[in-house]
Amino acid sequence: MLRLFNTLTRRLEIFRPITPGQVHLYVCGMTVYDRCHLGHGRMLVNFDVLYRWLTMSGYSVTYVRNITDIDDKIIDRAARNGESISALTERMIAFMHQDLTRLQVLPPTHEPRATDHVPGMISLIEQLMTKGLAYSGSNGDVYYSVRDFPDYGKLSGKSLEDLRAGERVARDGFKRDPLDFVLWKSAKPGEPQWPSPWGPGRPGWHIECSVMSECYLGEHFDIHGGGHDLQFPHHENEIAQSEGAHGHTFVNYWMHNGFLRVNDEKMSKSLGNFFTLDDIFNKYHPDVVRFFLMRGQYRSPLNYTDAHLEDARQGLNTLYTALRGRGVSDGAVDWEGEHEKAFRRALDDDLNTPEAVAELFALAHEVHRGGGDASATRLLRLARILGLLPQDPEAWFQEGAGLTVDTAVDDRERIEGLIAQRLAARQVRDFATADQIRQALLAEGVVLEDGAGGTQWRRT
RNA sequence: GGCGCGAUAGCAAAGCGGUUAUGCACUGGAUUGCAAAUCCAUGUAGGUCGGUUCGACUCCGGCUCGCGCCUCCA
Repeated sequence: MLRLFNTLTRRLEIFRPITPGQVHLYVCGMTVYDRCHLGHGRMLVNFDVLYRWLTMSGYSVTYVRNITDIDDKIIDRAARNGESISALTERMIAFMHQDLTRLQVLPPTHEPRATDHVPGMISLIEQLMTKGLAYSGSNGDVYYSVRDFPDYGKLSGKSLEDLRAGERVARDGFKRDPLDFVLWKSAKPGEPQWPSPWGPGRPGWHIECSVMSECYLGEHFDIHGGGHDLQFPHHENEIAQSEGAHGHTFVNYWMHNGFLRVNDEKMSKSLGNFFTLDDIFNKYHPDVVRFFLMRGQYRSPLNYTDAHLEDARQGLNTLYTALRGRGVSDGAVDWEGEHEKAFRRALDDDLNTPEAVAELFALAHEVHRGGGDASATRLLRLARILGLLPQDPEAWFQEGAGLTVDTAVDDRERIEGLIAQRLAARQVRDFATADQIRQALLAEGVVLEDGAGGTQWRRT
């Protein structure tokens, strides 16, 4: 029985879908003005684990992860780059898909783009106008009137008074309340624009998620997720829009993943600690990054350092080692097994991936203690539920063991040539020469392993 | 200022009111021509002060420290 922490109630709750056997899941995806960074990666991997686990648990899941391809930052960036908005967004979307593929993140059922849903947004804003929850300012922008939505603040646990006390909200002369937010922005010269009842313009930030979720999942659905920072104002505003317009509950379970930190500091461009996934993949294999992300519970802050990634790499190598030379097959999990039960219990407990991973290590241990191929197969099948251990183990170790290295073809031939030389030396018991070759290869990160079936090699 | 979260062994990170988490690193032994991998053995951790309890890392409260949101942000 799956339990999830619901941000709305701040409690662990038993998950009960609206329609038995079906889950409607929406996650706020990327605003595509730049490459994905590790924080995005964390969010995308976390909800990928949720998607996989729901599916594995027997639910038919409709997973929608949107792309926001129109907003201030996109317009600014395109202008600064001297390129069109669509050129920028198409490029970033292609990069994103590449990053996601490398991270073993499955594609969602639907990946709608905001610019394909502008008419729906206009329609929703009209409904809000009709209900007296929206108004147009004298500047042509349309605003949401937060004071007219009594539940405003229920997700973030804030009252309007608390929010006003922060005094961090810029006042402008067009809003009735400084906390009102923009639903529709009137067009400025040179900006993309769509016709609307309020004149040409473009949507505000939050409206696209209310509209796209409704389009694919309905007015009321099961789970809505995103990064912790989206709790307020983005998700709060989505609730105001959707529940304000429809007059009933929008989402049953809200899930938010914790932030990623870098060297114990918030990741930010000004601190210069901003890593794109691509940067990291130049050093570590994406599987290592995915494994690293799953060693922490998704709601906790996670600190990135090179040392932590190196730890993760070594741990992952332990798992891959257990698969080396084993006859394994992918396939259905036998959930009667002790480790399988513990694994399920862990994930059912608000996606406790660290505990699930511990079961992977337990099985790896079992492989070496007589469990052999059977235990290795069990390990592989559980790992693959999490999107782990997708590679052939021998290839994994020869291609860098989690480090990104140049693997030129002649490099392999050279290594195997040296191994042959060493074998010849060993056969005449010239161990001095044999050890010299071993040391020389070790110095460049290649370990030789003498076994019953001959000498194998791997990178460290 | 408002709201919220956290503090676990060298590092990372879980569960749990009384029994070994787990991983990485380290140490000793086995194994090996030497190694690697693996196996065996080895860690009296739970910020601090108090309370509840037969018993608390685990529940409650104070304190200290760290962090997040309140503005664009996954």
